[in-house]
Amino acid sequence: MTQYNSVDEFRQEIIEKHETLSKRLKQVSRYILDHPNDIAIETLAVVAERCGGQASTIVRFAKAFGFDSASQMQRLFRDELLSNAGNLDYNERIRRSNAKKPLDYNDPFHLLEEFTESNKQSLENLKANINQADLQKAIKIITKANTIYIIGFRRSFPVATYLAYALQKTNKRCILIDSVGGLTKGQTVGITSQDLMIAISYHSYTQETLDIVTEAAEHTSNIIAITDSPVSPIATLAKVSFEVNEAEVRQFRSLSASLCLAQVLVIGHAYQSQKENSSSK
Amino acid sequence: MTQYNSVDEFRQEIIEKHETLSKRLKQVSRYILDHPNDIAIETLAVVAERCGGQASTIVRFAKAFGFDSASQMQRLFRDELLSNAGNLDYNERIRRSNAKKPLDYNDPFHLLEEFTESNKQSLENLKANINQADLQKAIKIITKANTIYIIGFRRSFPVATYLAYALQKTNKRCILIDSVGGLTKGQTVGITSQDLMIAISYHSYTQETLDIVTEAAEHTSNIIAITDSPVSPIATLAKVSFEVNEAEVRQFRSLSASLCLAQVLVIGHAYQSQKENSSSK
DNA sequence: TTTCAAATGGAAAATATATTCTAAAATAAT
DNA sequence: ATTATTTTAGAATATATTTTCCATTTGAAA
Repeated sequence: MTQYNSVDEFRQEIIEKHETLSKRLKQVSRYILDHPNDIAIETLAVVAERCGGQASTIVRFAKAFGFDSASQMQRLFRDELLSNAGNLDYNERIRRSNAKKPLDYNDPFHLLEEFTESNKQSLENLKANINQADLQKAIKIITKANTIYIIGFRRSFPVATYLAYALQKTNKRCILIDSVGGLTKGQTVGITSQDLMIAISYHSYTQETLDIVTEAAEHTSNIIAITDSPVSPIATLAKVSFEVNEAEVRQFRSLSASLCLAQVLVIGHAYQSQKENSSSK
Repeated sequence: MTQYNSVDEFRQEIIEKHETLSKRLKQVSRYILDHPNDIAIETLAVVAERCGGQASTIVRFAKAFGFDSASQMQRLFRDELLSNAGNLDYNERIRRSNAKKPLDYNDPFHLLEEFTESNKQSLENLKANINQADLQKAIKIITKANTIYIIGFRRSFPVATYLAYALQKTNKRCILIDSVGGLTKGQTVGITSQDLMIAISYHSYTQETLDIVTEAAEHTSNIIAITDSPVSPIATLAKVSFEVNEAEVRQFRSLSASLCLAQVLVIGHAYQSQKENSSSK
C-alpha cells in the first residue's frame, strides 16, 4: 500500500531522504524531481536510460520509498498528471494568458511576468534583425583567430564573462580584460593582426572600453562588436558589428538577447572548427 | 506513418468520419473525443473496458484512421498531453522540439533560431514554475540585508556579476566574491547574521562555491540559492532556493532564466525598499 | 591489506500489454 | 428467407515491460 496522497508529498519525502541515498539512487531521485512527467509516461527502461541507470535501479528506488513496485510509483505520477491536465483545457489557458492585469510593481509575480515577456520579445527581435551574413563572417573570424581578447565593463561585463567561459570550453585561447589591479593596458599588450577582440558596450559607452578598442584597432582589424546602435563608437571600429535591442523595464535593461547571440557565436564556432578539423585530415 | 501533426487535426478527422463508423467504433470515437487524456495514459485494456469494447476494437479503430498501430495513436495523445500539461516538463519539451527539425549546426541561422526558441521556452518555464511566496520572501530578505555577498563561479559567474552590478545600482552594498588574488576566504570574513549571501551554482557544483556557502551558513541563515535542483547542495543550505531550468543545446546551457530571475529580484527589491522608505516618513 | 556489507548491472523469469486471428454474430443485399 | 459482407468478441500469439535474482563491484570497517 502506498503512503503518499500526492506527488508533492512524495517530492517532499524525496528531498528529505535524498542525502541518505546511494549514488545511483541519488541520480534517480534527482531525475524524478526534475522530470516528473517522464516517470508518468515513459517506460522504466527509458527512464533508467535517461538518468543513467538500470531498470532495476528504478524498482529499488521505488521500494526504498515504500512502494510495492515501480509501477505503483508511476501510477502516482500518472494520476497527478491527469488531474492537472484535465482541469485546464485549451480555452482556460487562453483566458488566463489574456487576462492581462495592469502591472503592480509591488507584486513580484507581475514583475516576473513582465520580465519574461519582455525578454521573450527581445529574443524575438534578435532573431528577426540579425543578419545572417554577419553571423557567418563573425564565426569565421572567431575560428581563425589566434587569441581572443574580450572586453566589456559594467552592464556588459556579464556578457564578457560568459563569452570568455564558453569560448574557453571550446579550447579557444582567450583573455578576459577585467581591469584587475589596474592592469587593463597590460592585458592587451602584444595583440597582433592574428588576434581578435570582441567588444561589448551599450549606451552610455564606457570610456575605458572605447579607449582599449581604439588602441586594439591599431594592431588588428579583427574586431567584433556587440552593441546597441550601428553608430555606436565601437561599431564603427569593428569589422562585424551586431546591433542588439535589449528589453528595458524601468531603467533596467536585460541581457537575454546579447547572451543568446553570444551562445550562437560560440557554438557556431565550435561546429565550424570541428568541421575544418575533420576535413583537413 | 502517421498523417496527423496534432491531436486537433486528428479530432477533426474523427468528427468528420464519425457518422460512417460502425456501432462499436462510434463508441470508441466518442470516448476518445471526450477523454483524450485517458488514451494518452491508460492501457488499451482499460480504455476498451471504459468505452465498452474490446482491446482489439481500439486497434481496429486506430487502423481505420490510418495509424499503423494503436500505440502510435497513443503516442500522439501523449505528446499533446505533455506539451499542454500545466506543470510542463521543460526538458521534455525541448527534446521534442529538437526532434522535429534536425538541426543543421553548420547553418548559423538555424542555430540562432534554435537558441532564441529554447531561451524563450526556458523563460516561459521560469514563469510557470517559480513560487510566488519564495519570490516575496527573497525580496524581503534582500531589502533587509545589510551587506549582500554574491558568489557564483564558472558558468554562474555572469549571473553573479549581473546581480552585483544591478544591486549596486539600487544603492545596496554588495560584495562580489571573485577569487582575485586567491583572497576568496578573505572576502567573506566578517559576514554576520545581518548579512545575506546569494549563491548561484549549477551542476556539477563547483566545490569552492559549496565551501564558501557552507562557511557563510555558519554565520548567517540568510542565504538565497539560484540553482538547478531542489536537492542541489546549495539549495539545502539556503533559506530560499530557486530552481531554474536552463535551456541546453548540445552541452551548452544558457542563462536567460537565471538572469531574468535576477532582474526580478533586484527590481522587486528596488520597489520594496522605495515603499518602505516612503511609508516610514 | 583483508573482510564484510551494501549497492549495482545485467540476465532470466514473470507479468502485463498489444496485436492478430478466427469463429460467431450482426447487418445488409438479394 | 437466404446469402454475402461486415463487424465483433475473445482466445491465441507476439511484444514489451517489469520484477526478481544473483554474480560482481564498490566502499566502508577492521
